[in-house]
Amino acid sequence: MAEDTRDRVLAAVRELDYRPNRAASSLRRGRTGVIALVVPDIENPYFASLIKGAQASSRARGYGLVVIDTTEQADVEAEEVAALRSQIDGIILASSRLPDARLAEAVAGLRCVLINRDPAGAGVVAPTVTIDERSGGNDAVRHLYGQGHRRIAYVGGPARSWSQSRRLEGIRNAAASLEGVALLEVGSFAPDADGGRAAAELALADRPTAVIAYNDLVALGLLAQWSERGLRVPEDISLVGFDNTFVAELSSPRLTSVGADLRAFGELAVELLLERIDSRETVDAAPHRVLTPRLVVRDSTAAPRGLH
Amino acid sequence: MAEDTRDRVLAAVRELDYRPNRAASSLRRGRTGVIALVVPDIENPYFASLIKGAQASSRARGYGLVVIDTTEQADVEAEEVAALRSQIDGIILASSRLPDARLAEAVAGLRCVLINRDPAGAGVVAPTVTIDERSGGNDAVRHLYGQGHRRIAYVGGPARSWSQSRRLEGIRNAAASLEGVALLEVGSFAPDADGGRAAAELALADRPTAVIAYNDLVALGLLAQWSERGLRVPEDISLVGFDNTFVAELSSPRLTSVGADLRAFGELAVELLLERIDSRETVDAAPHRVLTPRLVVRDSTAAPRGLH
DNA sequence: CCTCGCGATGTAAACGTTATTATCGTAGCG
DNA sequence: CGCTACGATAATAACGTTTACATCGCGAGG
Repeated sequence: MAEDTRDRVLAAVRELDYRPNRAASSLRRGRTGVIALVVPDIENPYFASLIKGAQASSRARGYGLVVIDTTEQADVEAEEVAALRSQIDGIILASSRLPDARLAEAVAGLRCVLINRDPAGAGVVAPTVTIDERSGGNDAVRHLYGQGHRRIAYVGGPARSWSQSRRLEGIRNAAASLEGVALLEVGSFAPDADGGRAAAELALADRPTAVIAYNDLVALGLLAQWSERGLRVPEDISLVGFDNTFVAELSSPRLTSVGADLRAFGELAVELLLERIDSRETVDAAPHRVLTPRLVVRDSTAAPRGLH
Repeated sequence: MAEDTRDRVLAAVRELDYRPNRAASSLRRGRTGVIALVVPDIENPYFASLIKGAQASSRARGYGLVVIDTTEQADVEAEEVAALRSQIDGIILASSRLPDARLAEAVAGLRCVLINRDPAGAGVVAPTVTIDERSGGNDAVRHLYGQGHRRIAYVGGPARSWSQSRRLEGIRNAAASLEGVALLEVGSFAPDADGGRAAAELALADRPTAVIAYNDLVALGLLAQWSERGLRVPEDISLVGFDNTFVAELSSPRLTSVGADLRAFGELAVELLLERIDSRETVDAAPHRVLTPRLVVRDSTAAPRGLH
């Protein structure tokens, strides 16, 4: 096409304020230019950051992003994915609550990327983005160990949770490989501030000098409850959270937390998905990308009492 | 249509797993079944809750919701609204960052609902949902007054912010109408935790016994900074936040905060918009709905020292 | 027996874009 | 001068749904 013809067309476009009709275009091309991101809870700071990254990335690449909040319900998730099927070019499932079989069924024939989920069991061939939670657990323990802590408690999250089991693994491994560390595992608690409050007593039962919480919200719950009974952090006890969400910056003291860059996490998922979409042929090699979390030391960890 | 014919059709639908193609439907009907919600920042707990409500409501009414994060940039906002124009049936602008003129231009000919914005100046005819911020400010002051506080500081947010000016108005009115209250207004600070930290010193300058913060995040920043210098809340000083977001539950002590039910806020906006959409004719009466905020007393406020 | 009415069934056009194929004009080249 | 090649211009069909209108079959009522 010649230069001046293009210019003439573009001039007309501006002249008439012409905007292509997406519906017609989608109909004809069989592509909608929209991808979906499904999360269990938009309000959760973890997913909020994830969404933020995904949004930025898809926007930059000219795709629309529609975010679905399943309110933690597997049924809603399945339903929404089914409903979206024809309206999107691909879908990202973050921390899917669907059991393997239903997950496989839900995404069958759909271009899809899984976040925080190992599809191996599910018989799904899909790219994956995960965080090396074991490494994170390991880092947390080693950090505390380095400060002199030997009695470390872990306040666990939901028993079935993928992250929970991985984090626990990493923590156990680190504790086992370090000299003289006693690991005190404390039950299973809801992954929110109330869970943390509920765990506050039990976490102290075996007199740890440091506590690792399943996530930042649990850590904040512990902090709040301890503060009421006069326990000071980090003077009396050290505390480490997981996920490194923005709430870690809000507490007093600021929370030491280990987590990956969640925005980058979301961006990566989008990139992987668009890559899949743009390569027309169905690729059978499904890349598994793993992000390494980083321990961010803030003010909630210090040497234990005896070592001051 | 006869009963059994309907059944036969529905049977076939299930048989063939028929799903109508939304693109074709949109093209023919000129309706997409999708509405947009534009917010300045998805990560902000305030908007997160708003989105959650809007999502639930639109889902319940069979509409898709696409959420746009403008990352606080007016240009992005204008751009996105323009791009969405043909793809949606209506749009909700929450806390638009666009100046009146550009706002009017952006939504011209678009079914639109404004959240936290008075369109009077903008020359836009659109339904509005706002919160009675003056009443909120009033409540905060009266609550503190009732506890015995007479020296009350207000840590203000962005000077140009609509909420800021309304909250301040309410606070001033209440302070003026109550016997012996000294209102100490402290500058303009960023509406986040860092803003609060920055304000921590200045807020104490005139020896108030209670502080009202522009919002919960600012309050948490104050709390964190004060805690570092050994100031205790509420023993040494009382603290009230605004918006009543979920972070008010996370702090220690839990934050007394005044705000409306944000989910209901989002739901209401969606309902208003869908009402507009479903009534085909352009209605010229644009309803202005005002939500009344509620003061939620938690643990950050108590009688001042002298009165114990 | 004819007609009326209602529901089932059929036909066709239209929504706006895109992909394909055809046609035309012109400039370049032998 | 004729042929090729290429870009501009035109014409068409197709995507899947919805809306409107026409037709058909059948039972009820005159």
